[in-house]
Amino acid sequence: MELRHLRYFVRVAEDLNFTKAAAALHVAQPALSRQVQDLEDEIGVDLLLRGPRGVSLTAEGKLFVAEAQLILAHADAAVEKVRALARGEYGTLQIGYAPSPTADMLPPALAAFRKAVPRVTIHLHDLAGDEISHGLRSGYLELGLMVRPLEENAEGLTFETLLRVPLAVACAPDHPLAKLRSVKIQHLADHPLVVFRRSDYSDYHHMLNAVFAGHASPQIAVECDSMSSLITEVAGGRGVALLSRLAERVIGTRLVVRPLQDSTVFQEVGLCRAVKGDVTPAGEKFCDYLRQAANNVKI
Amino acid sequence: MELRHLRYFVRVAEDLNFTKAAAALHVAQPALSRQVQDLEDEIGVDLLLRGPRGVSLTAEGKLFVAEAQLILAHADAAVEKVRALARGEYGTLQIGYAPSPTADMLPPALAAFRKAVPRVTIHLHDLAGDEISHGLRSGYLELGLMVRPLEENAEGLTFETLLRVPLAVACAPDHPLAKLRSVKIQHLADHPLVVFRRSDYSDYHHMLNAVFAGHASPQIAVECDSMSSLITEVAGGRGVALLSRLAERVIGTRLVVRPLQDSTVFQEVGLCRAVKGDVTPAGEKFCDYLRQAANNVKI
DNA sequence: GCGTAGCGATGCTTTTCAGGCATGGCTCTC
DNA sequence: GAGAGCCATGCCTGAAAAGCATCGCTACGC
Repeated sequence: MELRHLRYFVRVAEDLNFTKAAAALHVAQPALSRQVQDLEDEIGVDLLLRGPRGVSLTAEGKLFVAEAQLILAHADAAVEKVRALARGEYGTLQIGYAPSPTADMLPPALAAFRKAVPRVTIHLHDLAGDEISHGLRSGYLELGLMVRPLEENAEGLTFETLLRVPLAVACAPDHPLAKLRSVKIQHLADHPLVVFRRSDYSDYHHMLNAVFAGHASPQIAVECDSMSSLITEVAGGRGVALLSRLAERVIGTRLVVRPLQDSTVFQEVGLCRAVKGDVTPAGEKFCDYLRQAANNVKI
Repeated sequence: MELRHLRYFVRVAEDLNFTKAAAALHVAQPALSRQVQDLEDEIGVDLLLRGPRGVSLTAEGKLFVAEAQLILAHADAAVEKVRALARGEYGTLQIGYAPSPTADMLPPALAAFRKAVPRVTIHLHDLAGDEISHGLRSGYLELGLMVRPLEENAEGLTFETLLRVPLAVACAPDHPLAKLRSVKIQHLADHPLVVFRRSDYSDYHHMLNAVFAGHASPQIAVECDSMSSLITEVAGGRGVALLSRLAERVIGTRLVVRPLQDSTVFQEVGLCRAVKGDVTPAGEKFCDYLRQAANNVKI
């Protein structure tokens, strides 16, 4: 049995007339007759009752038309799905992202992308930088939207910078630094720091080292495993935090954020992907939307 | 695209090796190669990545294998369903029945049938005799299990007797007739009768006329539209009822049932079907089970 | 009541294409 | 560098799908 048999039979069942069906199918009537006969022979069941004024369906025929139509529709849909997948208009994207540095570009990119290609489902995974690197390498994630990973963690990965964000300092509203318009690195050295945990955020510590190069080492008060813990600690007066200036958007009103005045260190936020491990067309398309959104972010 | 393409591609995708797949499919490897290429050309998407040590699936290929497997399974299932329908092992039976006269044979027949062919769904419709006749003629019902319809109502129908049931009289326990072991027609003429409604149960009235032929006309106290109303009226002392002796089984303890002594009239219970209007194999099979069950009914 | 139109089946021929065989090219392994 | 494993290509063959002409049947119309 081939799909041809189903196509032919369905058309005959719809027209209840071999001659008309043959014309519609662009085949000669005898060819159609024989194909339908072959189908009935193969199934071993009469599907049609031939009369001199056309044909009618047997009970088995009625059942089989319905099934055949479903099968044909399913086959068409399957082909369409695969083509849509190849065009980047269908499928599922597994994306790891760092919420804070991407808070300004991700929502508009997502909104525009979902509107343009609604049949692509995006699964966002809120992960620490090192977890994203690992997910990309293992193939579980297709794209990472994150702070540039360290050289030693970037084995097998490529990174494309979307934003270079200057740094800032966050402190509690009643903290002495809150009175300044901007903060110098020198000031920071005088206060305990609340930082991210080294084991999950090695790039953050790398940035920290770069900032304090040539100055006194920072005093680390506590290591946090998430932005919310960090905010809580800083708001509680445990110390101040060194963050990207974009973090201001996700902090809310509990902390005060002041630009870091004299650092040439930037936080690079961008797209990370595995060197091996295909990025699907849908993934590439999403990258376009992210680049677009990054261009519109005002720092 | 034909099912052959799907069968071939699925096998290659499972083996990830053209040579092995070709052997399993009993075709030469070049033939298989070309069919899969044709499939990819038609869809316009690469499904396989050819390497020198075998092949691997692209993302599109992975999606398409899954779809193709579903389509192939669906096609197999469709053929199997149609064959099962032709064997009487699949489908739906619309059956009209008169509950009281069939109460002894229908449940065992149903039980045995459902056990033997679980994929056939039986829809039972509790209807008056004339409604069953109409349903059979209109094609809505496939079989009727009922009292033999009158000649004038049996146009286009055939009837096969399964049971010939003698008649009986039902009355309230405190009714004078309840004291007798059996009732004569003569006695009945002295008491008002509770009967079924003429417009829906014309065969019942025909039977009534036959019983009273040569005797005084019956006094009809009230016409009921269902067995339960009839029981209620008789139990309430409105009159006595002429019923088949099998009705005793469905009456319960609210009425007393006495055989009708001197009547040669029987109630014929059996199978009714439309002269035109196919009875499906499943329907025929169910008829066999009913005949079997009727043989086991003790009157 | 017979001719005719409509419809599907059948016999035969043509054409298409799936399948087979031989072989070539590539790459990884030993 | 030889060989094995794997897939692609070229060419040929055969099966079967398609086309053409025709037949047989039935219902309908004049």
